[in-house]
Amino acid sequence: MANQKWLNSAEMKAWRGFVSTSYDLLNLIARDLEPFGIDGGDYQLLAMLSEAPNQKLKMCDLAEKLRLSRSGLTRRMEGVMKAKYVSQIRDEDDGRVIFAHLTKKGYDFIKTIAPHHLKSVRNRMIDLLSPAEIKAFGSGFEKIAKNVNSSD
Amino acid sequence: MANQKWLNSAEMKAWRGFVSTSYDLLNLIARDLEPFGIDGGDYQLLAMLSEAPNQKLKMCDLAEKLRLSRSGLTRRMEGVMKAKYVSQIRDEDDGRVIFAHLTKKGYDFIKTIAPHHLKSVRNRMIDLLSPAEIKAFGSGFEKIAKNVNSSD
DNA sequence: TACAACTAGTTGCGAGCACAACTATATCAT
DNA sequence: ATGATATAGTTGTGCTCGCAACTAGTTGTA
Repeated sequence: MANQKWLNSAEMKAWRGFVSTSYDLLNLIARDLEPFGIDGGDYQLLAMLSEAPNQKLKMCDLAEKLRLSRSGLTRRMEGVMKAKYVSQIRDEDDGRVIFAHLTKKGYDFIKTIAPHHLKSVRNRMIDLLSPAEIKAFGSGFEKIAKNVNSSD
Repeated sequence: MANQKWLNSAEMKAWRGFVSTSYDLLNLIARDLEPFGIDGGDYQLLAMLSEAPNQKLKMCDLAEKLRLSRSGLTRRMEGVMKAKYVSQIRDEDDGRVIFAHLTKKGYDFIKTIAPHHLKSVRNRMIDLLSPAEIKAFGSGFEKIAKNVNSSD
């Protein structure tokens, strides 16, 4: 175990770049949303719902997509429900289940903000990369994700 | 502003892959450290000090490297100081400054753990990527970092 | 020298999160 | 049917963090 192959300089650059930059990048993109009166967590929540069939998801599925615990989502829902962006609907077939549902107001809201978010993602990441880098990010993260998800 | 160019499929794959995978990856690598009795935050702290000249850094510089607020670092120091991995040393020249200093015990500790961490980084990321992907991650994050840092 | 402005670090406090315990409902085995 | 087990969601609690306010020490200006 003490006899590990250390990272060569290209590997080190990739690892260090990823670790030290990804936090800052995600943070900046989240901050770009604040002038529009929403934080990154709420934006992700509305975005997930807007892409879901009928703009609704079971609470537990939504929590998993957002990388939140079930309790974490319960609390985060308080804000977006108070703002009337999301409502809750009991499932008629399974009494345990509650759907989070994007309201018309929530839909209109995220439609308005999405172009700004898109611009932020372009300016801070996508438009800085060459086509080859874009492709490598896509294939690289795909491999990493496969491995991550097989680790349960 | 409503007339933004949407992401094409390669761009979308790169962005989505990055967003949804980077959190999980960093999380898993941090969890790999837990069997050794340390969390990701403390590991990063010890690692930064181990690479610094004389194994010491001013508190404010260390906070910046760790992406912590000054108060956040003050609190995190409590744990590693209690474990005797780090000590604090007042600067003789500037009475405001305190150095965080890696102790012998802290140095030995991180030396022991580093190979396991390295193995984790290899297994979960580096060894999954082709040389071309490694290179693209390195150059890509370098460009992103330059842009991020120019945004103050 | 003396006073203002700045910098380093700590403390009070509140936000956001996970974990454990709990309630309610559903499913499965006999 | 019925009792054990599993699943969905909420509530209580504690941890980590950032922000604002504070203390202490330094630097700049006159």
